[in-house]
Amino acid sequence: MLTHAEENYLKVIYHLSQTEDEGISTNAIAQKTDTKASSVTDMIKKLKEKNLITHEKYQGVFITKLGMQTAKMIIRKHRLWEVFLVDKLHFNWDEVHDVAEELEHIKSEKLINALDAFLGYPKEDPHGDPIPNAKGEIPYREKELLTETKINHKYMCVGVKDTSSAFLQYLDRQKIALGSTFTVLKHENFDHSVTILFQDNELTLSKVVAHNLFVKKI
Amino acid sequence: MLTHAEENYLKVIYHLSQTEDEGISTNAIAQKTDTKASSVTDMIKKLKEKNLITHEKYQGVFITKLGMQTAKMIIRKHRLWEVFLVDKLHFNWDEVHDVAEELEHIKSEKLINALDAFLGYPKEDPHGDPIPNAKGEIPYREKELLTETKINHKYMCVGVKDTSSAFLQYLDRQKIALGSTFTVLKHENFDHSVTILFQDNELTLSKVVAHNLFVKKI
DNA sequence: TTTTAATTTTAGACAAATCTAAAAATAATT
DNA sequence: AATTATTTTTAGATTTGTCTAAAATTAAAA
Repeated sequence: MLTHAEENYLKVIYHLSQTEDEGISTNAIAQKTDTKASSVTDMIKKLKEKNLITHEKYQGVFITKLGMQTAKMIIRKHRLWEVFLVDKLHFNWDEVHDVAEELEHIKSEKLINALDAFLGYPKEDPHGDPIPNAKGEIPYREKELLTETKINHKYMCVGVKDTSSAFLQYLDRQKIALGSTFTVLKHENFDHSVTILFQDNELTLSKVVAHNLFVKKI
Repeated sequence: MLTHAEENYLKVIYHLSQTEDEGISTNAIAQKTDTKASSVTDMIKKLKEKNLITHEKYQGVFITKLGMQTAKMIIRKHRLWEVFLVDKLHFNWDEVHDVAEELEHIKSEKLINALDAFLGYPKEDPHGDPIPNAKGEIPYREKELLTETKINHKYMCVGVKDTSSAFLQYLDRQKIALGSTFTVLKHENFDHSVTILFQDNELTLSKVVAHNLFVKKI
């Protein structure tokens, strides 16, 4: 049985492992968990003891099969609770993260599987992130960043990379939501902004925005 | 902001205060929280510091107005989550307690009020216990123990005093649920068992059972 | 009412999760 | 390659919540 702290560290290590082939550094973990490197070193010992990660002194951390499976179950809970908050309790997509961060630690397999069924086995959370199923399988979805699209093609918005309130509220103001469709008109070389035709209006999105928006060709 | 442990102690003190006019003893709290008296003494200092209880050395604990209000908000959360688990996720009434014990500590007023609305502002949890509203007001309901009923009168089952799985499953086996109606036929002087006419059958309930069943004359 | 019993508190210890400051190891730079 | 800088670990401390054992207080009984 893992503590809340152990679960939080494991989740961070899992996410860092997604885009990192070498060992995850103590500092990288400290930065994501908002703690000091020395605290991370302590926690590494505990997670290693429980066979969730491997680690050699000064060498960085690797997540194990067991660690990945465990992390995916935590992420499953987090994302299902997010769907509950948005679909059933009518939270906005920028309000769900902190509460889900607490709810993800509730320990009951029966609860989470009943919740999954109640929500109709959703494939994605409100930010377009995939929800692992009860076995830990993650539905794969074709997607690319708006910065990497081709002009004059139609795309659908399918996810966000940045899930901060600030970014999500910005999208709300632009009336962009998951499922929105548009045509890419131009990639500006100078500042890497992207101009799209969306709801009969031309809309220019900065590089920062375009680089945090996942889309899919339709 | 209270810790989980502080909330658990406060809830126990609140419940003990309901049937106790004098100060709550350290031992009584220790027994309910499944800890040792010395641990309770430590926690008393913390709750006193936060003005949730009053306490003089060796004299027992009294809950304050603030303590009662705070406790009722925790109980509100516990009971609303129980309703969610039974009504929406189809848990049985004997399966909800432990999960609700975890869920009651989630800190979000918006969440709990949205949940309340989603559930249709229920007045009672699955065991017939009243749910405090957002202001902390508790709907009063007429009720008495089956042991204190009059013969030849009709009653409805409206709550249980004991919420243990064992007792609830016993009631399930007898087909007794909240809302069940019956006529009291006899109070046995010898063993204080109660015989009722329920669904055209005579059913004798032991003193232990009768003393844990809340009913209301209809 | 004095002695015995029970309760409550204090004192000191421990595990979990964190920190700061210093030491050790690795990486980067002349 | 030697020096400097960065990263990581260790050592020791702190807070929270718990414990055991002993001391202090109150309650009960002879």
